[in-house]
Amino acid sequence: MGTRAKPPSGRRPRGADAAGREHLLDAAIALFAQRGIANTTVAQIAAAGKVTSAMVHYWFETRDKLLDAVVAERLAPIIGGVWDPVGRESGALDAVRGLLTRMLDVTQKFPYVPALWLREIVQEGGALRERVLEHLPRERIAAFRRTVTRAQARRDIPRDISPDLLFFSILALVMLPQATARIWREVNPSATVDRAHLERHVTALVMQGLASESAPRAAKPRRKAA
Amino acid sequence: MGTRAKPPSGRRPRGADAAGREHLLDAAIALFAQRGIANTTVAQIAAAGKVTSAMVHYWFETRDKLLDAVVAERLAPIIGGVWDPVGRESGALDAVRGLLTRMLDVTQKFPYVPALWLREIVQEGGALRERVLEHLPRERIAAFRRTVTRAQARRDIPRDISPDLLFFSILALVMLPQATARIWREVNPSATVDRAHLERHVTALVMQGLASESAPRAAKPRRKAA
Amino acid sequence: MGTRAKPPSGRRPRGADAAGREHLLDAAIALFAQRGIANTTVAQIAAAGKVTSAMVHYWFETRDKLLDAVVAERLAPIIGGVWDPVGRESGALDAVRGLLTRMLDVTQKFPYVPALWLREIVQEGGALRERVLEHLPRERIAAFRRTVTRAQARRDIPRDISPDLLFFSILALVMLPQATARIWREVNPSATVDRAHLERHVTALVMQGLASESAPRAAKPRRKAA
Amino acid sequence: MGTRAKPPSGRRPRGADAAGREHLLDAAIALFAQRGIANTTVAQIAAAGKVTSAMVHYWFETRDKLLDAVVAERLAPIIGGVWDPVGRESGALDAVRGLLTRMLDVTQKFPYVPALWLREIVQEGGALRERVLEHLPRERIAAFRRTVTRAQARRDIPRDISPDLLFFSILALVMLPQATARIWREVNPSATVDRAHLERHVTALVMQGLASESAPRAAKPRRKAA
DNA sequence: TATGAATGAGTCTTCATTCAT
DNA sequence: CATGAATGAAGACTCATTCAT
Repeated sequence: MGTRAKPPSGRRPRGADAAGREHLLDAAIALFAQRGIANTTVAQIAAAGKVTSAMVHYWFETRDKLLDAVVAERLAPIIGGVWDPVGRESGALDAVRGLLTRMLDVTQKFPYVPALWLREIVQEGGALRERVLEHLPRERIAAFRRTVTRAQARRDIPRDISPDLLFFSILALVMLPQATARIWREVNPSATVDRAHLERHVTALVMQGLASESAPRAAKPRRKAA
Repeated sequence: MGTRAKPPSGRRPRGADAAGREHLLDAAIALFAQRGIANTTVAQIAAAGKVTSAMVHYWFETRDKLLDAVVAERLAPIIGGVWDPVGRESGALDAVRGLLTRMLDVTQKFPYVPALWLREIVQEGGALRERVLEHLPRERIAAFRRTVTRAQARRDIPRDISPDLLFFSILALVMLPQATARIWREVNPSATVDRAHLERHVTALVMQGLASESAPRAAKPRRKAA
Repeated sequence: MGTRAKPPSGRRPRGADAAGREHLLDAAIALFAQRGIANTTVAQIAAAGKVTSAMVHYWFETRDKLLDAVVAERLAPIIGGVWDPVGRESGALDAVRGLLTRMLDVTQKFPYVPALWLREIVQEGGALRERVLEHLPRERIAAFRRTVTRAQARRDIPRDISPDLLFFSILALVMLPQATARIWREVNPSATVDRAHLERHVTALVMQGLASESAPRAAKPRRKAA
Repeated sequence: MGTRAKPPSGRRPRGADAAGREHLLDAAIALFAQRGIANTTVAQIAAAGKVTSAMVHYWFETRDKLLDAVVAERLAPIIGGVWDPVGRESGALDAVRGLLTRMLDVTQKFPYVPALWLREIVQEGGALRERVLEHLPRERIAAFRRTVTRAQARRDIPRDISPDLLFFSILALVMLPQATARIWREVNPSATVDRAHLERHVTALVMQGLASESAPRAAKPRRKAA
């Protein structure tokens, strides 16, 4: 039932009767991805969830705590899903390919992720930034960086590639086209950003881009010669 | 008062000799890039420009027309600078490298560009989107696409690369790390996103990524073999 | 926030059972009649209704839609009440006398009518003008004009009387003294503009004024006899 | 030149060089009559006079003092012109006819008078009300009332006519149709409110309306013969 | 005289939040 | 759980007014 105590304590109901809560969370996330958080009012969320805005406050107490819930209950698990396996992948290229695949999986399963990521997490002043930072698996990220660095030392990966930037580059290549599909189509109506197309393109660019120069036949020498 | 109609003619201040105007425009753009447009009040812009919010309305009449001015007077020239030379570059790789360089130049010279681009142009519902779309050199963009497609036909570029996505990938690789430098540093304090570092990384990734498999020594075969 | 779009659907409160709404409408009309619409702020209306100005927007959404409501829910019925019987009155003098009586009735029952009429409907730029014009029973008005014209043809009414102006003259004689009672009293403190006094004066002026010069026995004697 | 002293003293310039002042006064009055005082901004007046709003303040110091000037320099003389001769007219009917004629003269010569009178003087809360009250020739008005009362005692005028209301009735019949000509035409496009038409109608209504029941033969025929 | 730049106060409007029912 | 009514705190925009030049 949820005790109806005054604000600061837990008036939030728990348990299985909280179906409306999940529903509202979905509605909120969809709107946040679509219109941006600052641009979405509680009333809009309520309307999208077919309730009154008073109900949104009943379930989440505060617009701010609703954002907490979005991160804790939706984004954190997704982030975990992407990074958790990183420790178990040995080779750098395998790790890269794994991240790539899982990111594409995630964005396919939760289409709101790219927009939300771009809008509210990654950018300065993004409304979810602080909240998400706490959930980032910094150790896993550092591990990935170390893996890349080691591969570079072995000349498996070109030395101009920055281990610091690599993950972000992958993120950018996967997320940005999806977060911006609409404008994309407006500029070039024939373009499609379906998963297959995107995966093929990004994989080609990244995996080829990481192909070592020292490996028997590398592209770099040609570029140098030019 | 309320139903008061607008003054018939315009009390709008004249041309470009107005110093305060430019000053306010700068202040506004900086805030827009930092906090997002929806999240920036006229009063904040005014404060940043050391005037009252009434002055912002004096110079720009409307928050909306201020956005017009941002696009027309700041962004449009920048976009032109990036795309204008595209017609004169013959080879696909030259065109790519040219775009890359000019984008890096622009973001170095106008540090607000990456954040603004990401936040307000490229995303759905971005406040400058419609306005910027009118200034996009669609013909140049299409020409670039055709150049890539031709290069692909000649096997100068791997066929998995999508000519539709390529420009956006470059944009993503250049812009996103810069737009998100802060979070970047928070996750990995040792990382730097200075121009040299970024240029080296992105150039390596892209130019190597575009190195043809058919070209005498291509990485692809090796990767396929692996 | 600023560029925030309106909530997609309506949070507008439902039907006519709303008590506060009627209350506010009364408060608004009283102020409009007293101070003029352009000179009445939403906050003043709210204060008169013992609520905050946010509540005025809750009930009416917009200052403008509040004006719509004033016309649709208050003035339109009154106008109907004055004009509806016109079709059923045969003689011109009967019609005139009927209008006169009903106007006096209406202004007695709704004391705000004269001021509102004068201020906001009849004058150029009056805030309710356009809105009220749509509710005017033009056909009834034209019918009245035709009735007068026919009576003139029969010499029942002096030919110098303008059928076009007659209704407006009646309106002026009834409304203006009531709309301006206060200044009236200031100039001549002994003057009263109570209904009996006004009715006697206006009836005398108009009915005698319309008494035909050609008609052997003017209406006056008859009225005297009564 | 006009000394440029601080506000409360006389910074207002005088003399023949003050051409712009008169010009502005005209522009202001025209706007006031057209749009209402509360609805007219200083900037609009300035624009209508082809100057900046700072100039309006230069000439009039304050919006409020501009209203003072409108009354003192434009309306007061007009009021005088209408009432001054009243003392010299002996008979009540002569006095009525005189007022009627002079009012029509005045409204013809200064077309802004009817609207301004209705809007800003006669109505409660009218912006010029207090100011004009000070200029009203109360003694003349009282004298007119006494004349009518005496005529009534002599049975020259019907006893149902109210001496208190008569002047206001005349005012209403002359002013209101002219102040509201526009709406008038909208309701009945064939109606004209030119002076001849109006004068004929109002004179007929009033002079016939005042024709005594006791007087064997109404005034009308006599007037026609004259 | 004349004006461009500047401002403080006020107006409409929106919104998160509360609360009695 | 659920809602209608209510509010205080902003936010965009307007306007009379001032002042240095």
